[in-house]
Amino acid sequence: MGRTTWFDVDGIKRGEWTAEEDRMLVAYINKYGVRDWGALPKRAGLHRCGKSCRLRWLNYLKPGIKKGKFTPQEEDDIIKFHSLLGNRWAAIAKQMPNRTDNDIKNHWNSCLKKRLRRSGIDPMTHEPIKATSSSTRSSPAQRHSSSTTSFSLSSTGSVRLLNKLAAGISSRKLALDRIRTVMISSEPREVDEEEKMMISSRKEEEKVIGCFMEIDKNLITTMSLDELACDSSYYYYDDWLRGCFQ
DNA sequence: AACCTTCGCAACCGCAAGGAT
DNA sequence: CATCCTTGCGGTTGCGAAGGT
Repeated sequence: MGRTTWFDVDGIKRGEWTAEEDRMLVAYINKYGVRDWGALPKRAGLHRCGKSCRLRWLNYLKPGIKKGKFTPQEEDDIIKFHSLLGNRWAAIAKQMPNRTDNDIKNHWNSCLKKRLRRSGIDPMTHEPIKATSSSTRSSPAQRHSSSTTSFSLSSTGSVRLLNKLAAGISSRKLALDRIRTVMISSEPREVDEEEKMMISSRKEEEKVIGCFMEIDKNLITTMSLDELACDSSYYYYDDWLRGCFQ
């Protein structure tokens, strides 16, 4: 599979990557890290553009990327996150470790979208398809931004808000996992008073992060963007939110 | 066997955001 | 403040494989 190889007017190679090119890219990144994609191809001895190298690395070569069939659980997750976030593949990918946005997008477009349609669900609204209204429905993000108060949210602001909320959930989930890992690894042996206090404070921290995650999820699922902007109790988004509104 | 259609997925393209100058 | 450059994102395309007629 793959695209035919060709060269553009500048002599830059396009199309399918060879195993040798993969090896060169991985070797370079392992040695020097990922920075300055524009200069990377020349330094790595590749006749590719930086964008192509970046894409190849992020979607295929980066360690930890999971390829192959999606599990039923993963498919459920994609559908669930899509119902919350719409076509924000990068935000969805942040919720699904080891899957790339490209992979998720491909699977959605080639498989899940059709499956939902076959089962009578509109893949954009995630609501049952009605004979007359499917074409006039709006996406989740559009639904969020169409409420009725005096605020008006730019589309850019809408996208940024939802991505921010998704990133919030993701980072808190990571923090929670980290705390749990530390707690689990420190439990079997004897602990002194200081460690007990540390564990206790971690448990508190875990509770707080858990609460924030719940708030994040509720923000996405239950409140309109205008309501979010009005509710100053969500202080940690307050300043940022204000910047989203014109 | 030949042809056609659908599927799966890698890769490309254009655009926008954000940082650097 | 304006412009340029880099990076990231989402939509789309190209193409081999698989399946159907």
